[in-house]
Formats: sequence, C-alpha cells, structure tokens
Amino acid sequence: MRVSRFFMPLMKETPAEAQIVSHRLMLRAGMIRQQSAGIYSWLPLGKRVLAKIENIVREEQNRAGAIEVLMPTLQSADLWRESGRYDAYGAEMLRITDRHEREMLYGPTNEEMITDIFRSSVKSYRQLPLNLYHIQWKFRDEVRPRFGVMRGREFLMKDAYSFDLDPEKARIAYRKMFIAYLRTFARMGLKSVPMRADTGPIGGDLSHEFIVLAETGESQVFCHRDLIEMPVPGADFDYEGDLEGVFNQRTSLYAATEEMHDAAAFGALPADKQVTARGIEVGHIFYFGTKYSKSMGAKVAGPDGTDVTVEMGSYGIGVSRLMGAIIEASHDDAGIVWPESVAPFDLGLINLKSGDSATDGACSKIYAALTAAGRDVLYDDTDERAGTKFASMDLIGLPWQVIVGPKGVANGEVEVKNRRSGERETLSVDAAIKRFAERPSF
RNA sequence: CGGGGCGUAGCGCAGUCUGGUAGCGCAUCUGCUUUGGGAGCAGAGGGUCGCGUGUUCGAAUCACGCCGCCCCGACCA
Repeated sequence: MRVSRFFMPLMKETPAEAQIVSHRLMLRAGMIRQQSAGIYSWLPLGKRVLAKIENIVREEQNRAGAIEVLMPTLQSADLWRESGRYDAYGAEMLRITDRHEREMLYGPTNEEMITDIFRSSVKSYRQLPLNLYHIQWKFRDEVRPRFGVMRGREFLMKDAYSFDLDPEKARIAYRKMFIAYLRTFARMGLKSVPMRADTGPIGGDLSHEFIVLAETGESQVFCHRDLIEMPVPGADFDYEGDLEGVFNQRTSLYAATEEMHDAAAFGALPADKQVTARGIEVGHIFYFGTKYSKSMGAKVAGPDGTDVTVEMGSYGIGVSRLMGAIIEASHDDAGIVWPESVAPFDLGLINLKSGDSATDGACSKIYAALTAAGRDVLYDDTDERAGTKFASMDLIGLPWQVIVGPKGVANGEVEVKNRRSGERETLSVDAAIKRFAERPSF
C-alpha cells in the first residue's frame, strides 16, 4: 500500500478527550474515530489490526476444537425471558422495539441464543462434546464508557460456548479453553495471567479472568512472579492429551484480582515472588453447569436412553479491547510498537526523497519484490520531509522500517530499522529484499 | 447513577467575567526556497461560536431549557 493512496488520517496533536495512552495513540494514528460515547468507527489501520487479532483468536479456537458460527447482533426478547435474564439484566441491555412492536435487544452476550441453537439440533450424547463460538459485535450500555476501545459500549467479542454430558467432561472443555487462551494472548506479544475470578451474575462455580499486566490497567491484581514469565504450550500442544499438567501448573500459584484477593495467602509467598500490579482483563472463562440448559430445556439422550441436561461453559475474549491492551503494553514516547503478529503492515518503506529517480527506483524495486513475496508493505511515497516521515512511521508502529535515502542509494544501500529496539543496519537493496522476503516469522 | 468540568475551523486553544458582529497555533490549498527526525517565507480557503427560547438596538458573551462529550466515584467483557 502506498501512503499517497491510503486513508490514514494522522494527528500531530492529541484530542482532549483521550486520557490513556492507547486511546491517544489510536486516535493519533488514525485507527479509530469516536462516533458516540463508547462507539467507534474503525479506520483502515485499526481495521487491519482488528482483523489480525481476530484471526489469531480464531486460529487458536479452531486448534482447541471449537467450531465457528455467526449469530446475529439483534435478538428476540422472548429468548431472554426463557432464561429469566430479560428482566434481570437491567439497563445495560439495549432494548429495541421493531415496527411490529416486537421486543428485541442488541445482544450483550449469547448464552440464550446458542442454547436455543443447541437444543433444536443436538439430541444425542454422541454429538458431544461440542464447543461453538462466534466473533461478533456486542452492545452493553455502560453507565460510563471510557478509555477508548478498552471500555466501549459497542465492542467486538469472541464468545465460545461448550456443551458436555457431565461436569467432568465440562471441566475438560474448560481446560481446553484455558490453554487456548494462554496461547492466544502470548501470540499477540502479551503476558497474560489467569486469575481466579468471581463468577458474578452469570453464575457457576469455576471461573478465571485472563489479565494482561499494564501500568494503566483498570484493576489491581496480585500474583506469584513465576506466573508472568511462565512459557505457554506450543502450537503442537495436544488438546486430546494431558490438560491437567498445564492447568495445574498455572492454577497452583497465587493469582487474584482485587475482589478475590486473600492478603494472608499472598503475604505467605516469598517477598521476591509477590507481584502487585495493575491489570487489564482481556478474557474471562466460566463453567456454569446447567444454568441455561435447565431453564431452556437443552437436553440430550444419554447412553442409557434417558434425557440429560447438558453442562455448559462460556468463554469470552474482548477482541477490540485487546487492541488497546496491546498498545498499553507496547508503546514508547514516539508511538505504538506493534508485535509483528498483529501489526497492520509487516514493514514500512520510507522514501526519503520522493521524486529522486534513484530513491524512487530503489523503493519501487523493494516494494514490488516484497509485495510479490507476500509481505504487507506500507510504502511512504509522499513528498513530506524526512522528519515527518520518520515521526509518522514511528507513530503507527510498524515493526520494521526500510529507509531509502539518496546517500545510501548512491552506494546501493538502504537502512533497516527495528522499531522496538531502534537498532539500525545498513544493507544492500538486494540483501534487504532477501531479509524480508524470506523472513519466516511474518 | 452521585459529584465535577467542557462544547468556538479537521486538531489544540484564546475570546465569555465587563454584550458591539470571531481570533491564534497546527493541519489544508497555491507559489518559492528547503530536504536524514514533525522546515522557512509569502499568500489563500475554511466557523449558523452544540441546539432552542428569551432579554436587548445588538448575544460566542446575559437568563432559562435541552442535547452532547470528558473526568472522579459506584458498577462492569
């Protein structure tokens, strides 16, 4: 993509309403635009990152055996009356009436709907276990939206729902998601820590929040230091094999959010293992048994022919919130520092002297070669000054910059800069092409 | 939902107290000069001053009502 043809409205100054760094940087980098309190348009750069995050979530859900569906944003109130939540949910639920005076709502979550889909189609225990998920917009009419996309009213969420024959099998489903979440966040360059959580109004007795540590996090968290750097299972992890090992390794160490905090237990840890930090909740998993299956009649025939009410769990990831969390965890004074896995482009190509036949030629060659090799290149071909281009490229945070200036090109050389470390390396044009064309990690 | 604050050009702001017909910086457009870390000079365009009602010869400015947005707290993916 050429910058001259792209839509990327950068801002030099920060809009007054943005208080936290991720919100400021997303606005300045032209990733989002606020349309109402807690409601945002996603501009091209933001849309690209959102898609990257979404895909990682999707890949890890699929890997763990969950199956993707897509449910609507609008739901019928009748469904929610069955579970009893239509009245219980309160003002956070956006209620809508259609032209026939039918009561509808913009879904804040989908337990009722997925249970409805399940009960109408699944009749035998032989079809279990089943885990269905979708990635869809949600609306929760927060009293006080804030922090940009971190606490919006409309947000993109991955929500998965597991169905099992008995509590023991449901716990296996729970552990699969637990491990999938560890991998999902790690792939985005985040250090996440699962913490025992209150099950809240959703009910149930087993729940973990996945917390990303960041100074600007909303909640105070406490955990054992070893949890932070603990390696996550690899891509070859066998979800049909031993799940308890990973699960127990994580859950045996102290980790709790403020509301679940046990000061005495925490204080019993060695002093150098006690970590008190701020955290951002990016995922939340629940096992809640038959809360919805019972009220909504989701039953299957068991091995002995009698009906069994299925055991359920739900597993959420705040996809749009993750973008804010990643920026909170990865930025510097100059702007965003994207992990390669979620960067809107793989690298930025800076032509320091557009209009100069030598730099234009070198840039065209690099751009064409890397694009042909499947790299997403953002080519700054504008006639802005060098300083402006450097500042813009740093702001939007692409992990690599290839800088093409007249002096270097005269020697057949370009400069490669790593956005995170700031390290620069001078390479020949061909070596630079080779470096990125063959780079396997993209 | 309690408390506080703010709505003036795309963004950041001054002007409001003390009413007289709107300004600064950045951005944008044109030209010239510049060209490796957000350039300089010259010129230009862009605003029903959030909306409504009222007071007044006259309202961005005063009064009343409404809407929107932000911050602190309580609540929450």
